[in-house]
Amino acid sequence: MAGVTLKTVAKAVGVSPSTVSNAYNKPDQLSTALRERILTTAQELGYAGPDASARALRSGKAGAVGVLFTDKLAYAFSDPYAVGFLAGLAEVAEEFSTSLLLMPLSSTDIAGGSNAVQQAAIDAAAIFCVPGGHPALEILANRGIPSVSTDRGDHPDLSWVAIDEVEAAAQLGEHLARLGHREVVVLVDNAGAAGGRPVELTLDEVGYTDCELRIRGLQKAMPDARLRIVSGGHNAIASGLRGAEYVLDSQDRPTAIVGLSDVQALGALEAMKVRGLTPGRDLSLAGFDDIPAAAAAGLTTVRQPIKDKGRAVGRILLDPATTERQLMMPTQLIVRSSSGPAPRH
Amino acid sequence: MAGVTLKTVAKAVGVSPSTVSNAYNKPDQLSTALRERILTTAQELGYAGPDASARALRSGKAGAVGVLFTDKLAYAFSDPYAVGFLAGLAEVAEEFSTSLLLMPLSSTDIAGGSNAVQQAAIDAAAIFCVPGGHPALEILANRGIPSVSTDRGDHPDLSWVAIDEVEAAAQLGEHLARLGHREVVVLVDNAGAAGGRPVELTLDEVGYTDCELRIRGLQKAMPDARLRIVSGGHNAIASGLRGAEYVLDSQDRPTAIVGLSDVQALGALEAMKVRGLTPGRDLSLAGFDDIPAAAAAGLTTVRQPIKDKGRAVGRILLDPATTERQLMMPTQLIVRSSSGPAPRH
DNA sequence: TCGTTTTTCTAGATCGATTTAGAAGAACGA
DNA sequence: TCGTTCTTCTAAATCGATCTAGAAAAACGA
Repeated sequence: MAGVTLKTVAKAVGVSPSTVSNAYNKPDQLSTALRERILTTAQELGYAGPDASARALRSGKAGAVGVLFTDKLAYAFSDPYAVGFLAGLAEVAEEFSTSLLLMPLSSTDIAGGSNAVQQAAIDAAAIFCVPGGHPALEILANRGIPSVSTDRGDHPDLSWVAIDEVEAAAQLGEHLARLGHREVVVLVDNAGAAGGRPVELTLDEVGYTDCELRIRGLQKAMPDARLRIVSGGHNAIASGLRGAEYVLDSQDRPTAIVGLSDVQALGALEAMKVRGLTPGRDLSLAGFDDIPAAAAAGLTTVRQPIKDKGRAVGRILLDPATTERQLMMPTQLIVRSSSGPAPRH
Repeated sequence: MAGVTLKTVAKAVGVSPSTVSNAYNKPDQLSTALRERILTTAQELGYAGPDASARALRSGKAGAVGVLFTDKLAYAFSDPYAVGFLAGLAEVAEEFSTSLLLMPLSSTDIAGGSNAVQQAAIDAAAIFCVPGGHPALEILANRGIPSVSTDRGDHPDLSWVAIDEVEAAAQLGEHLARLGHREVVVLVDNAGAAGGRPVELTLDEVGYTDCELRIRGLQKAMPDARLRIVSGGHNAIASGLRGAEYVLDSQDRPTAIVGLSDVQALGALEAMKVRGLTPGRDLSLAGFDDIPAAAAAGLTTVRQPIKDKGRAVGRILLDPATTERQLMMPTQLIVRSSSGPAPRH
């Protein structure tokens, strides 16, 4: 049963291995009759078709694109924003009959050879919100794997599909400033705070480039405001909840909370509800991304075309017709009921 | 730059290729000094570590688990239920430093060798709601790849993690029957109706095993009711919306609509809202899965532990300590405001 | 009919590692 | 001091295909 290879089939049919290979990969290189005969015999022998690894080795094509996520792989699915990206990417991958390889970014043994990014059989990689300088990025670069990032890179030969984080955040900041907010808390994700108690960070301690840029954008637009940075853990509703609890239960309540992602903001929304606070009246709340749930919750947010982002990344990775390798996507401030004038004392 | 292999490094250091290989994979098989020297030289030469495909070929381990989805790959991400499954699976995969390979199920060239399922370099596969008899399943079986399905299989040697679909649906059916509903429309996903107009189906035409079983469960619990089966396309909110529109705008309105997934039901909810119908009063609505949005929408539904399902599948695939290869997960009827007594005429 | 093109098929090298069995030298016990 | 066991390293086979160049046979044109 096992151990049936191209050779076995070739011997059984009485042709060369090359011919059997051609029967599978280049049907027009041999007569229909012979091809038929080969395929039939293969089936009879229980041959399952050319071995994937062997083919990948020899042909140099793995037929898969890798996807690299910020946090733990499982967390990626807790943010509809990340899921939307995947959906867009998957759409293009499907078009090119390419699989998506989601790689865990577990930090163990990055130096040695036994980590997923090192072992992954992929032709290219999409890098989703991975902080620059992460060891996994270096591995990819070393392996010579073409990559596209969702963060704007410094080098001119890097490929990316991004938004103008600073400008997008500034739009939101202007909106809040105009409403009179001077005391603002920003909720960020931070692996360090995961599981533990919420932490207050300085701008330098904010690891992720995009988060940092957004905070800069807010600062730029609201120079008179006091911005505090708080994290309740990784990017998830529960973290936003924890972070907001910490802030709301302290003596030093802000007049506005900005989640750097909608899931963070939705977590904060829950914390407000529990405390009987009405968003937009007692305290303003805003998010980032405009995931579907944001509309339902009446959350003011900055919309970014996430599915298009995924599609664009996919095209750069897979479609040879795509020449533009650095793409700035548009964003849009969506004002809903969760933001309102700062209450006067 | 390119073309640096184990051999190159070996030659440069002046050792055999085996030793270089050991430096990466079996550190205790050589002296620390030599290992150090090899790794340094490798870096200098720009060697990126053992080639993934070659390693996979020789060692017979790909370091990845395949995931097979019902519909188009991109659709998988439109249902939080599927995403929850992925999250659970990813959790376990991460634990075992294994990647997840999402394979598109594009129907093209199933017979030939050039489809993703055939080409995928995977050690095992998770099969999520793929209808039995699908060609891709046969390919996996042929390739001898151990698989676990989310649908209960017939053969005793198949592995699966499932729920008692019939019983789960029967619970919901009883609930509706008790409320006096006799005219029920079931919304199912159906690839055939995708993009086009909603279609009305017979039970035989319902492709997916789990959908069919659920309908049987409903029938069993409400033998006096008239059950109509309608599909607005694949499994997504938009399809539920279309299907419900078709039903609500016809002469023959039911007293209850059951979506065989929550996303279908949420689509129907939108259709009702637009028409000024209050769920639970004017018309009852129920779903399946209990995704997070269901609670927010007040949707009566059947909860299944989807993340646990993903975890369990992952364990069977990856954890050698797991012996139970057929798992029935519990379900629970969650009654919310969307279901109420059938209106009398 | 004969040379030319096209179709059909093959031999052998190669992709880049891992594995097995065993050699050479060092350390060890008596 | 001599045989034995460990440690450290290597030679050669192997994983299972695909590719390149070219041979043999068939079809074609004049």
